[in-house]
Amino acid sequence: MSINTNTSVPIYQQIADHVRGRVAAGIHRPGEMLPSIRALAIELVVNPNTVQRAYDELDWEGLVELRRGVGFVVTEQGVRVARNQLEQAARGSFSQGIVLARSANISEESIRGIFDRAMSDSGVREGGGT
Amino acid sequence: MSINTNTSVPIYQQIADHVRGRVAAGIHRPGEMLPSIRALAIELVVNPNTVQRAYDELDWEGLVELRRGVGFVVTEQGVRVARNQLEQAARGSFSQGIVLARSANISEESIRGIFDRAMSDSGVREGGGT
Amino acid sequence: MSINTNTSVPIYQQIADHVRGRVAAGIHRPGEMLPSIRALAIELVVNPNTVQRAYDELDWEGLVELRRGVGFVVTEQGVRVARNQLEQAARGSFSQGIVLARSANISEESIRGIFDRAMSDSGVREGGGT
Amino acid sequence: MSINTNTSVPIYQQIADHVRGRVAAGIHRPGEMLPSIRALAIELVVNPNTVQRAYDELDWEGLVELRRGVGFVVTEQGVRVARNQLEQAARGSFSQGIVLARSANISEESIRGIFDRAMSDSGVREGGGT
DNA sequence: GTGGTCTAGACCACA
DNA sequence: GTGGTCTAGACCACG
Repeated sequence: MSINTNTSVPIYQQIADHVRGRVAAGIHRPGEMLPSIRALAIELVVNPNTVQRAYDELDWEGLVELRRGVGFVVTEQGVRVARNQLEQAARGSFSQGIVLARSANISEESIRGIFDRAMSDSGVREGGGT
Repeated sequence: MSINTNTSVPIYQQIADHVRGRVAAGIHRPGEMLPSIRALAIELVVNPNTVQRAYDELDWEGLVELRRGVGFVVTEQGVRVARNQLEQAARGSFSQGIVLARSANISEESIRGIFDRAMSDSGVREGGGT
Repeated sequence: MSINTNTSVPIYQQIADHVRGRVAAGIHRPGEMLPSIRALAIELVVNPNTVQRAYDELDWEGLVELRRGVGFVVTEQGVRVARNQLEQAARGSFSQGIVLARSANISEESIRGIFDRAMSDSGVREGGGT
Repeated sequence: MSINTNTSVPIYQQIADHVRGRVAAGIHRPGEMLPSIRALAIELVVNPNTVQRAYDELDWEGLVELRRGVGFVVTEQGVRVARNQLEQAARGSFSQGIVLARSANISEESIRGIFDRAMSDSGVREGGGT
């Protein structure tokens, strides 16, 4: 994972979203421990406080829980919670985009066209190159 | 129009987006003047500085221009600019939502389903457009 | 208000509890603004970050909300929320004490005696002195 | 007994409180030996260091004493000490709850009501005691 | 080893 | 003026 410091999205949010994605995708399973705050802070080259804030958020949401002397572990409900949150977030972004487009009187067809282009663009993965 | 002070979207951006929409939709036509800063500030119950910042942004984008002794008037290119801006913004929102959904390993089909629901929920207002 | 740095209760918790009490008691009414983070930090001689964390907690709980450019204001539901929280917290403390006492096989009457003494002691207010 | 790893109460304290209760209730009598550190650690599925810390605390309090080659045995004064400790702890919890309730301007009557509910909810186990 | 709290101080966005 | 974020670094409690 890599942090983007040129966006307005706070770093702790990027981290939280990243973990949500990994939990929702089954990379971190219930009962498993997340990377320790310090380890992740070193890996991402950010301050431990920043990682902690991200983990705190996931804790409040019930996605993970703190096990004393161990660390943060994914809860049973974590996968469901993560999936829901990401779906809701995605839906919120879509709605926001639709409102913007509609305010310009862009037709439904054109809106779908914009969405389709976004879909195919995001589907591109790097394939190598020089 | 109404301002939402409880969202994370800055007020000045809400105003700017609103004006972009009206220009793109042909409510404000090239050569026509926008509501004066003071008038709009009073109507929206916001600080004039905030309206100023919104208008400044539209000015930088070339959507409107300041005509001395008159006020901000829509430029010739304004409609096109407004449309572009909103389309790009919509596209950005879509991309952001897609990234979130993909991070959770949500299938393309499901993503389209989420989008479709957002489309129908937002409701159709007028026909026309592109 | 005064901060007690000799307890295990975090400073931000003390601050949050203090505000909860003031809201529940009607000192801060719905729609009214809390002391600004910086002002309170200076008054209590703590770091602004610490006050912010307290306010954040109250925000998550729905007791206050952030109004852009203004500050944190008490919500409509704030009074009810604060009262509920404090009542629940009090009840939790009572339950904890009861469990401890019962584990020692202390009779119900004796437990009530302990409680009564705590009640009368807490009722004492300073009355002057040299 | 069962350890709760999700509470803010340290495990070593849960263990110490448990032993205090058993001594105060006469389950462990003066001169009798406590379960060995290793045995209790295995039974509770915790680190032996944690049990050690609990026993140390009881030792400092004079509730038990380490007899070389034997283990921790309850002292003569142990019952009295245990009872005192638990009573003080209970009293502390009560005071804390009362402070919280008073800060919300909850009437003395209501506070007693909250306490009564906590009492009845906690249920009566055995008779006897003081 | 794990996380929790706090400080000092900086920089930014918004109204 | 308001709050939001982040860093560097310290100290503590727990297991």
